Amino acid sequence: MKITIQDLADHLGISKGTVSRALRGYADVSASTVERVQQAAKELGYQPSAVAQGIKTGLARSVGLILLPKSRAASRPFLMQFINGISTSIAKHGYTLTVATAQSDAEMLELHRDLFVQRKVDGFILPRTMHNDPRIQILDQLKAPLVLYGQTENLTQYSWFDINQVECFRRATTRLLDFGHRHLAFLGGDAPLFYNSLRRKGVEFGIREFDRGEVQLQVFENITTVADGLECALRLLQSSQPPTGFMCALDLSALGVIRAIKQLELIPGEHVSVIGYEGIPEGEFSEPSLTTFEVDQYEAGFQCGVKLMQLIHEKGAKVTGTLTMAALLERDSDGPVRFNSSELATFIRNRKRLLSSQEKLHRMTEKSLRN
Amino acid sequence: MKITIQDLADHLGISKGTVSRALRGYADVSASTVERVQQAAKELGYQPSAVAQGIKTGLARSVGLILLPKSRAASRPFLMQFINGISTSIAKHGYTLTVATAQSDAEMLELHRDLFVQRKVDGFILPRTMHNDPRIQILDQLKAPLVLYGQTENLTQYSWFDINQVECFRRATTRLLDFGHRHLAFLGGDAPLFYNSLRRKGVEFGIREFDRGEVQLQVFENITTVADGLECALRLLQSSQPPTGFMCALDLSALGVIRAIKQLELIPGEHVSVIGYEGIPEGEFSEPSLTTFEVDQYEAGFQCGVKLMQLIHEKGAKVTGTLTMAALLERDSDGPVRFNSSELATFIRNRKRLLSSQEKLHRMTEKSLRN
DNA sequence: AAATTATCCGAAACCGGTTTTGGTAATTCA
DNA sequence: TGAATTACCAAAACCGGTTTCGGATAATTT
Repeated sequence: MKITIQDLADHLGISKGTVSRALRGYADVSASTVERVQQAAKELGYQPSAVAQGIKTGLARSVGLILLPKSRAASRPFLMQFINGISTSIAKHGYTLTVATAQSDAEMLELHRDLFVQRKVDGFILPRTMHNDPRIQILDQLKAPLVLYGQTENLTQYSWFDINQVECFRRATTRLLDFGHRHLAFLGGDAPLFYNSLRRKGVEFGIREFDRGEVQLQVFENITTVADGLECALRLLQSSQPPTGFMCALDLSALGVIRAIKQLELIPGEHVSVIGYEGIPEGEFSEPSLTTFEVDQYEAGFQCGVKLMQLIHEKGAKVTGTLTMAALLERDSDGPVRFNSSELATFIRNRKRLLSSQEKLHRMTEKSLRN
Repeated sequence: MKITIQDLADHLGISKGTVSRALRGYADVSASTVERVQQAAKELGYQPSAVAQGIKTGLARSVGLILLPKSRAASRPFLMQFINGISTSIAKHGYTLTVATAQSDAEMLELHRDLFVQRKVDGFILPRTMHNDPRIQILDQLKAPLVLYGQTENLTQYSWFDINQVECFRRATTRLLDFGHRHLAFLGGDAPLFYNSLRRKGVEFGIREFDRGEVQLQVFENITTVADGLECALRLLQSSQPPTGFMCALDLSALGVIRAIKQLELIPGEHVSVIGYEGIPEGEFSEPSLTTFEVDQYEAGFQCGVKLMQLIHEKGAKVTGTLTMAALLERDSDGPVRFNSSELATFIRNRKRLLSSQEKLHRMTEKSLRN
C-alpha cells in the first residue's frame, strides 16, 4: 500500500540512492533522471517518510508548544491565532507543530525534556514567560533551540518576540492623564508571569513623566478574569477615594470593570474610564466597546516560528529579539474625566440611595406601558 | 551529547539488541539484566528516539488535528479543552498531538494526505464534520485511522463521538413549549456542517411531538456570531409576528439575541426567552445568564483520543460510535411566556414610541441627581 | 552421565531513508 | 591519440532503533 523509495527505484530501474539524490537536488544526477524521478514520484504519490528521514538528519521537523490548560481563561483567547501563525510560518520549512498539554508545572517541565530527548520536536516556543522561567533552564541544559513569546531575564541569550508592553501601558497612562484623570488604578494579571512587571512598569513610567505630586495610583495583581475585575472594581468604586481611570493588564478584567461600573449605574467612558490590553473579540461587542491595545497574535506566532526556524537551520545563527507595537483601539470605554475622585464618591453614594426610588419609578413606567 | 542505545550498551558492556529487548520487556532477558539496563537508562537519561523507533514500527506516535482558523469565531471556544482532552488521553500511549492549520478547504485536504503519507501522524481526529465530508473520502483511500467528533453519513463505517444534539434541541423545544411559547425561532449555525441538521431536526421533533397546529417555527441558518444573532433577532422582533422563544445552535448567536432583546428595552428571560448550546464561559457572565447545554469538550477530546488509540493499536478493532448528553444549564435567559406573539409585537411598538419620552425623563433624573 | 530443555544474550538483518565512495563511460584537453 | 576530466550512477555504509535467529550455558529430565 504505502510506497517507499525502494519501490520507486525498482519502478524506474535505478538505485534508491540515486532516487534520493535526485529528489534532494544533488548536482551529480543528470537533468533527465531528475525529471524522470520527479515525474514518477508524482505519479505514484511518493513522499518520503518524515520518520525515516529524521533518523539520518536527526531532525523531527516539528516544533513543540506546551500549554497549561489550568490557566484556561488567560490562555484561551490568544491561542488559536497564535497557533495559526506558528504553523503557517514553519510549514514553509516542512515543519509541523506538536501541541501538548500538561496538568501541572512539574509535568510541563518533564514534557519539555521528554519531547526533546525523544526527538519528537527540534525546538520549542515558550509562551507566557515567567520570571526565571524554569523551562528555559531545562532546555538550556539540553541545548534545545527555543524562542520566547515574551521577555525575561538574560534576554541577550535567547531569541524572543514581544509587544512593547511597557510602551503600551505608558501610553495608556498618559492617555488617561491627558484626559484629566488623577486617580488611577492598575489591575495587573498573573504575578509570576513576566508580562505583569512590564505592564506595571509602563504605568509607572507614564506617571513619573507627568507627575507633579497630584496623581494617585493603586496597584493590584492577579486580576485575570471577568469575575476578578468585576469584584475588584466594585470594591474600589465604593471606597472613599475611587479611581476614575482603570488600566487593566487583561481585556477580560477590563470587561469585568465595565460590568462593575454599569452595575453601579454609572456610564463607562463617561463617569469612569477603562483601558484594556490584548484585543479579544469580546471587547468589540461590549457596551460600551472597550478601548484596548490590539495584539496581533497571528503575527506573534508567525515571527516566533520564523526565529525558531533560523535557530534550527542556520548553524551559527545569532539569537535575535524583536519588539513591536500593538495598535491602540480608541473605542468608547474611556474619555475625558467628568468627576474627580471625591465627586465620584459622592455621586456613587447618592446614586445608591436613589436607586430604590428610581426602581419604583421604573416599575410604574413599565406598568403604564403595558396598558 | 545525546545518548543513543549504542552508548548505553557500551556502558553496560552488552549488545544493543539486548538493551532494546530489556527495555521493551521481552521475556528472554534475565530479570537482573533488565534491572541493570533500566537503572543505567535512568542514570544516563536515555530515552529512545521516537524517530528511530518509528522507522521500524511504522508509527509516528502522533495524531493529527487540522484546523481551519478561518472559521475563527465558531472554533475558538471549544478548542482549548478539546485539545487538552485529546492530548491527555493519547499521552497514556506515548502519543502526541500534531496540530496544523490550513488556510483553505483545499489545503486542508492536502494537509491530511501529506501528513499521513509522510508518516508524521498515525491517524486523525476530525472535528466539525460536514455533509459528505471530503476529509473522510481522502483518508479512506489511504486507509488512515480516523475518529469523527460529530456525525455524518455512513456512520457505521467510522468511529465517532458526539453529543446527542437532536435530543438536546428536542428538549430545548419542549422546554419552551412547556413554558407556553408558541412562536419559536431556530437560529441555525454553519449550514454545511452536519451538526446543523441534527440540531434543526431536534427542534422539529420537539414541535412534532407537541403540535396541535398552533405552533409557529421560523428557521434560519448561518447565524454563527454575536453580530449575526443580534442582527437576526432585531429583525425578527420588530416584525409583525415576533417569536417569543429563540433556540440558537450556538451560544455566540444566543448572546447576540440577548443583546438584541436588551437593545429593544425588553427583558430577556421575561419578555423573550433564549436557549443556547455549547456552554461557552461568556454565557455565565451574560446578563441575564444564558440557559444553554453545556458540552464537556475535554471529555469529547478525551474520548476521541481513546477511540483513535484503539483503532491504531488493537488490530481488528471494531469501529464504535458514542452518543452522550450535554447538561442543561437552567439559567436566566428563558422562562414562562409573558406575552404571546401579537402582544409582544404591540408591546415593542409602544416601547419604541415611548423611548424618546423616557429618555427625556432619564436625563432629567440624572440632572437632579447631580445637584 | 547423557540427553533434553530453558534461559539468556550476541550477531545480524531490517526499517526507509541519506550520504559517501568508487567505478565506468563520455568528454575534454594536450 | 592517449591522458585527464567530467558526468553520472550503483553500491555500500550509515542513522538509531527493533526483531529474528541461532548458539552457548545452565538447569532439568531420563
